[in-house]
Amino acid sequence: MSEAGVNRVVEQARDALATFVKNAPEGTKLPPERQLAQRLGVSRTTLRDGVSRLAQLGLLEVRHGDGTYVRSPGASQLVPLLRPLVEGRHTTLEELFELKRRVEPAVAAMAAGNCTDAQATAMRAAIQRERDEFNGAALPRRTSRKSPQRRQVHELIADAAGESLLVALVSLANELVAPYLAKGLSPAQRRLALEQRSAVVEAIAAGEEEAAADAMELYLNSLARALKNGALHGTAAD
Amino acid sequence: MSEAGVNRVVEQARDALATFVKNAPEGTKLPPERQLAQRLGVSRTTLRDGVSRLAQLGLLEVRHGDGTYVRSPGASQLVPLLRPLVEGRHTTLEELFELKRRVEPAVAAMAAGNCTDAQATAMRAAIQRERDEFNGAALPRRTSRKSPQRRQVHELIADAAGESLLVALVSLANELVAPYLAKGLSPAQRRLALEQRSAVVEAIAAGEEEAAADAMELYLNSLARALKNGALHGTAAD
DNA sequence: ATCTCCTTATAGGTCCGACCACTTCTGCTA
DNA sequence: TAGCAGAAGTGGTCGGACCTATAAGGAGAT
Repeated sequence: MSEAGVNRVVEQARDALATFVKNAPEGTKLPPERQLAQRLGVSRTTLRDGVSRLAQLGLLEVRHGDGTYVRSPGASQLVPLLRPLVEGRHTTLEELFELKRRVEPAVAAMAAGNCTDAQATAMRAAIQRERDEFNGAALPRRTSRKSPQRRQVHELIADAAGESLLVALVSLANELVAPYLAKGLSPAQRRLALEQRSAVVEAIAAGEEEAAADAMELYLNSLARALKNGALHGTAAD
Repeated sequence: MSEAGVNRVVEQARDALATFVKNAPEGTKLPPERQLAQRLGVSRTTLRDGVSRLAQLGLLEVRHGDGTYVRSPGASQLVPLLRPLVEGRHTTLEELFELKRRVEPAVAAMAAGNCTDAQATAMRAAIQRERDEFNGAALPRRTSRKSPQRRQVHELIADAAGESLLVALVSLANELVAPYLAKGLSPAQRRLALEQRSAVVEAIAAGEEEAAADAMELYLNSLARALKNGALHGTAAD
């Protein structure tokens, strides 16, 4: 009566499952729910509740008609999990941008250290595409929805930086901040931002870690200045 | 057959619930599960699954025997939610410490800006306690487990900094890194770290934001140097 | 012999109704 | 009036039924 809800059967099942998952290699197939429930001494309903929680964390993948498998998701797959946690939680745009400002230079340096030639080419192409769009206004988009989903520059940078908690955090911040960045910037500011991001890409493509971090910091600082004057306030909630 | 599992009934229920939760003020009590299930056209089992997911995100609080309430958790309550997400995900100690290095100076500045006199006193007391323990080795702990749970210095700093995504991230990193910091430091290094943290506390207590950030950065840099030489490698997994 | 299609076993997904456990409120009792 | 038992209502657990999706295996056609 004094302790918290530690006695709940589902907690017990969840913990037992979590232990099993931690000690099992990637791809391991769990026993069927009915059998596993009996082994743990709980009903299938309760077991399914526990499984659902671990599945929501990405530690289990449940495949209807097939089975349940142990997963060890990388940091990048953490973004969709973090997103609902941060959304609608009184998180201001300023906080998200401050996170960007603090962490993204490090991500740029990591990208510079790992960038392959193909990735460098893709990033340069993405920047050039943005520049074209900025100049030519609205050029006809032949991308009839089956093109490989035009990846943004910051996504390419994240790819080059590799699997990392820092990269995941920056990606999350970028996703949440992006809709607010589009509006609220004057054409001149967008022009400047474009060139500064181009400098970032060049430094990354050249493999110069310090230069990449510095260029990113420069870009973020000027962007922060533009946003501060633009009175761009609000929360990241939808 | 092409789309993902969007047709699953529980998804539908979860979305309906999520919509309701977003548009409901804090503290709102949900209708009983049986009634709500009927209203949404799903079984109670399925409804409970959806509720469980939102509860895991902290958006709902389920109280056995009472009811289910809408919650709008602050950023600080995000730590226990993030923890299982980051644990056991190939997250290296270096990444966590890099996160600290990047973000914690900002947190120190925020703390300096908001610190009350009571909080300053508590922080100074905590530092002094650490200093006493460091000098006097193991002094008798009269804290017979009912003392107010000796809060660590970084916890007090987080309190002073207030509710923020950045603070939550740093708190999480601190929790995960802490067990590795205790061991692996020589007495001389611990001595230096203690004094540098003391300087951080003084700056925060004095309300000097820049000085607090600088002092924290200094502390983290020297700590990083000590760890790099100490060959302190490994993952944050348990 | 190999490929295709269909059957079938088996897995997870949903539903139902019952009962258990906890909280709250109510009204009785001392 | 203070305290306590009971009733009502809520979430928690259970077992079993049925639906749906996947994969494996076998019959048939090529």
